Amino acid sequence: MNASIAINNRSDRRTGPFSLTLLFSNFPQRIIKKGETLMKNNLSKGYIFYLVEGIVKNLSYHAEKGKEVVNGFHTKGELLNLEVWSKNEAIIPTLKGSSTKAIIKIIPIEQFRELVWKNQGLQQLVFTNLSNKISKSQERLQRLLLSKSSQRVKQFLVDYTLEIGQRVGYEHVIKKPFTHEEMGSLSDTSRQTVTTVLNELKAKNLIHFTRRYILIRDLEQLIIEAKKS
DNA sequence: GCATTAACGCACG
DNA sequence: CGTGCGTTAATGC
Repeated sequence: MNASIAINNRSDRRTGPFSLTLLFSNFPQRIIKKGETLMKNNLSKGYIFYLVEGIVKNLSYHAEKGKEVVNGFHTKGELLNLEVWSKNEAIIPTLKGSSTKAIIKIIPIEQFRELVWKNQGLQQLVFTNLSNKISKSQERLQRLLLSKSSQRVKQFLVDYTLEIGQRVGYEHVIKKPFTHEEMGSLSDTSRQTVTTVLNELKAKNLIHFTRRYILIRDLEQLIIEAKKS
């Protein structure tokens, strides 16, 4: 989101101008398209990634079902693979491109550590990233324990809109959205439930959608709806 | 009731 | 023309 902007503002006062683009400019970057994997698991152990642009899916393999499930997604300004900071044999989720092209800086973990020691702005970014990830997973866990599935879908849709939706007048639009199946695993429910909940919301005229986009007509009302029991 | 899975038909992209 | 979606029936808690 605008984490990087917040960082810039804060570090401007104390340590002078801080630009991530500049800081990471000498590291190689990769462009990944929709569905493309960033790096093989055993390789990605050695790196931290910085998402310059686009959206990346975070997937892990569900052995019983024999398929990939979506754990979450990342947006512009996020640091990915931070797990490798503390674990050198972590089970690292696969990172795949989603919707549009994603631009990713590739930073070897040892060089990343050095940069963090020296650079206050980067420290801010790391802490912001970490605390965001922690609250996200806590919220998701709470939701799973306390809400019924239809609420979870609605709440997911709210978060999804706030994170990647674009404002269009009083409405919001999500272009090239996740499939119902993906939204299902993101809100811990089945694909069919997502379909029916979305169609309910469509009938209430709170949203409209096709396979290409989701239009949120009334975000305020959707937020209220997500809290109903 | 609330939710999940299987299954099938259908049509969007 | 494939896979993503809409629906319904069967099953479990």
